[in-house]
Amino acid sequence: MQEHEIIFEAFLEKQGLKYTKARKLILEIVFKLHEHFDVEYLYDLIHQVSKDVSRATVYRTIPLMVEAGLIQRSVRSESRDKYEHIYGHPRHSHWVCKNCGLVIETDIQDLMKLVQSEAKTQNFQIDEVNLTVRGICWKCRNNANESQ
Amino acid sequence: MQEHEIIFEAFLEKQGLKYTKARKLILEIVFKLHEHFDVEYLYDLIHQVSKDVSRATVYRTIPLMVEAGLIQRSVRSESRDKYEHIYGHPRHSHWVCKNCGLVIETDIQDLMKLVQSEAKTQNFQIDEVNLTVRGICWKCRNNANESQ
DNA sequence: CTCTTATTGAGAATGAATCTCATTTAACAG
DNA sequence: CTGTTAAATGAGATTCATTCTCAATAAGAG
Ligand SMILES: [Mn+2]
Ligand SMILES: [Mn+2]
Ligand SMILES: [Zn+2]
Ligand SMILES: [Zn+2]
Repeated sequence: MQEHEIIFEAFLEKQGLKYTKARKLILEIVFKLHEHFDVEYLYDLIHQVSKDVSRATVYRTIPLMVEAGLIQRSVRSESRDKYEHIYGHPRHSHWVCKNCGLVIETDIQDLMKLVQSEAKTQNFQIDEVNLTVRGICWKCRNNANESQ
Repeated sequence: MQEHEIIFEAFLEKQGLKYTKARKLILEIVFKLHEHFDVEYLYDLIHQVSKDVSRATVYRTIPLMVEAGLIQRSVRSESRDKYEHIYGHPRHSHWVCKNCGLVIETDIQDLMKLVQSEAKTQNFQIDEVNLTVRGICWKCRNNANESQ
């Protein structure tokens, strides 16, 4: 049994919830992914494996995985919420290109120090840190320059 | 004529768009506000002053003000997008309490230095920086402790 | 004024996310 | 096993913020 399964099962147990077939499968597929994903994309993947899991159950399972600390809401794009692993993945920032949609990720070790010291002075319990920068990536900047 | 009007009018001009009655009124009401606002809230305020501005026009004017650098999308809450001034307001982070909904804002001077140096190495043009921290505020933490 | 193009209001359409409810399943005690 | 109880589920309806359509109007240049 993999780490994330142990964590999820323990979480469910503690909440008096059941580690069902559907939840097992959803978790499994989520942890095979290594990109940002939205619910529709996830549902399609799951549906390829089993027709027995409904969209509603996928939607219902996501907040459970979030609460369990396994995934988090990431960049929202094309009007859909997107998610990504946090368990086993270093915290990072997102740099979104408004022009081509590219998403770059960078480490936020240094940032976290600032955030944590601020949290201390405010006595704020941090659950989730989200740094998103929007603008134009180097490629699109170059293209823009060339075409002048 | 106020700064933000000058900026908006110049922006529209440059885009070949017109500084109409409706846009004037929307801008005016937006800059009387000094809180985070969503479209519905803004529309209600506008509607009190004039019945002649439709919801559609409010929705259409917001991205124009964003593009003009006057406002930006802020924290999303209760499923609605929220906005806030950026013109004349220092950049700041948002600390959202998951329990009571409180939003605290803090300065991000130090953070911006990090972000800007990262942008330099990536050759990324920054349009918008969003730092949001979610968790539990000091008040809710105290309440939780007391009730044990 | 006349023309051209942008703008507008009203309401329809879209679509992600949530909800409802009848049915099924998990878990557990006997 | 069997019966009991509460949680979970699928299918589809519903919600509701946002976007779109389109006919009518306004702005602005000449
Ligand atoms: Mn990421
Ligand atoms: Mn703010
Ligand atoms: Zn790009
Ligand atoms: Zn709070």
